[in-house]
Amino acid sequence: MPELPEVQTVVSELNRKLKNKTIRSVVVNVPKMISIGPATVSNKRQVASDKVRIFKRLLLNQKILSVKRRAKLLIFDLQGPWSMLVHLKMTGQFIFEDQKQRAKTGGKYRLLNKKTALLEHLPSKHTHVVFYFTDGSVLYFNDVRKFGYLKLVHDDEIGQVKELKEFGPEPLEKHFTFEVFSAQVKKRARGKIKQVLMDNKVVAGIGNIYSDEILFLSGIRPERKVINIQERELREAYANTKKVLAKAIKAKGSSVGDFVRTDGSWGQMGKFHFVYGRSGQKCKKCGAIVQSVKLGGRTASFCPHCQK
DNA sequence: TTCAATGTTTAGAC
DNA sequence: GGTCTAAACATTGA
Repeated sequence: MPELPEVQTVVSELNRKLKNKTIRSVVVNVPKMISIGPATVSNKRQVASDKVRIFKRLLLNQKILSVKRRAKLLIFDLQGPWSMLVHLKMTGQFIFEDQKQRAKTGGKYRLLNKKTALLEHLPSKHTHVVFYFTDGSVLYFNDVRKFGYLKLVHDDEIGQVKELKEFGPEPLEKHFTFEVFSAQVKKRARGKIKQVLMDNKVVAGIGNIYSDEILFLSGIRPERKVINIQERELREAYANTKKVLAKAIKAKGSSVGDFVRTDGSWGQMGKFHFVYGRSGQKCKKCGAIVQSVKLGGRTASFCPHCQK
């Protein structure tokens, strides 16, 4: 579920918590989730044990200068000439535990408020990579489905990373004007608007949740084709893209599925969803029953009365 | 037991 | 090439 707001939440928190920390050791439990080099698919010819050994060696004693985001990709800028790119895919989590907490829990992270946060001991069976820092703090990478990845790329080769090259504009940046949005969307004029919005080459960072919400607020049905959408509606979609994403970042993301913040707590945006995940329930604006259709194998939820 | 679930890539059809 | 669909990745929970 992590989309732009969820990834941004994690990035902001990690940037604050990890800045200038030095990696003391790394544990890799699932070698297939790590890779070295710019290739999209991890190099199968890399022997797992070699890969893990090199991965650890490259990270050892490295200071983290900053953590940034591009689309839904996290970028850890290391002091040396390497960067670590991390994709959370659907169920990836980063959980941070400082030295104090760690001392209290005896190295077994446990969140106690089950009303507002996940409740589990860490490392758990879904903890696949663990980073230990020289100040005694720890960062756990969990991923129930193991779709996520951590990839070390040399700064000279970062320009060759395919996903980074292909991402469209960042919707919350200044230069993302209506003209930019419109031109990007119209590149896929025959495509259905929801799928076009979810295409990271068109606009970076929008997934199933926020495309549903953007289209609801804009009064546009998800299966409408771009060519049949009026200028007026497109302007609405542009404004609502910015609005919804900014609001979601303020709420620290939507905790549907497995998303948690770096302290294990839940994002609060889910409370504000108008249509996502509300199929069969009453529209919060008009009371009609929210419906859903399948678009390209994904569920699109919409209000048949508010969206035309 | 079957189905659906956040993301992304890839393959095949037209 | 664009567009659509389905399948793949692995697991959980309804």
